[in-house]
Amino acid sequence: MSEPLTPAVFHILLALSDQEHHGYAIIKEVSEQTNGAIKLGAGTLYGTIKRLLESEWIEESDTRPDPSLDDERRRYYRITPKGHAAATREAERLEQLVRTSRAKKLLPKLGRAS
Amino acid sequence: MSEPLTPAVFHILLALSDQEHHGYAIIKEVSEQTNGAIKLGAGTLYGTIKRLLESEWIEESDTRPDPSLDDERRRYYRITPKGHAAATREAERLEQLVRTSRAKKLLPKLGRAS
DNA sequence: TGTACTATATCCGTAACCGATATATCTGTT
DNA sequence: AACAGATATATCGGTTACGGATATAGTACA
Repeated sequence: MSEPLTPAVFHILLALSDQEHHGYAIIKEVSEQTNGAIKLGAGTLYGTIKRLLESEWIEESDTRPDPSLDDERRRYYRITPKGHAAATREAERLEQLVRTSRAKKLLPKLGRAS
Repeated sequence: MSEPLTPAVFHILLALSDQEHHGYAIIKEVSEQTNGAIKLGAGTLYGTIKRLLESEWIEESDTRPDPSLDDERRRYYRITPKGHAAATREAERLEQLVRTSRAKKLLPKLGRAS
């Protein structure tokens, strides 16, 4: 797992950064978060999850939600401090890129807090 | 050439967005622009340039700089309107990602114009 | 003359992507 | 109860992208 992160890796970490999710929910969350622009394929998702587990950026979670809402097939994942740190570094890198894009006038100067 | 863009593609377009450059200069510009974090390999650079030419996002430029500063081996490239549009779309996508990162507290709220 | 750097180009092993496929469970409908 | 369709995980395989290694040669300077 090297940096810069691939879009798939970053989107998964971003989805997990504030709550636990199972795999399939990540696909939907990423799709919503990007207005349908990014659609993770199943191969990308489960392959990436496997690599993220190996590098200990995420871990499987034992806690199950309300059993009445549960589905036993689901496997829930949680981001680790290591993964959170990597996501933060990547977010900072993107922020720097956006700043450069503004300097080069690919993006307009920002007004009040966007 | 599909979207989202690979980091290599975006960095090259970004480097060319406000001035013409020859290949080797792009490697150095990207390295400086990212404080040495991104070092494009030669294979990545020239392979990506070839694809960018094919999709007409960049084109080779005939104009040569001051001959006293020139090096005849150099091949200069210029971004096309099509390439500029693609870079803008990508910059907007990154901006949206940064916004999401802020909402999820991976990045701090921004103060006055950063 | 030598040598370190600049510059382009290709090769090739590795990694990542992602659609297709397989399998199975869950949910809602008739 | 039966069925359909959505949900969920997992693997396979073709394709693309990455990037270090290598090759070749011009440039700058002592």
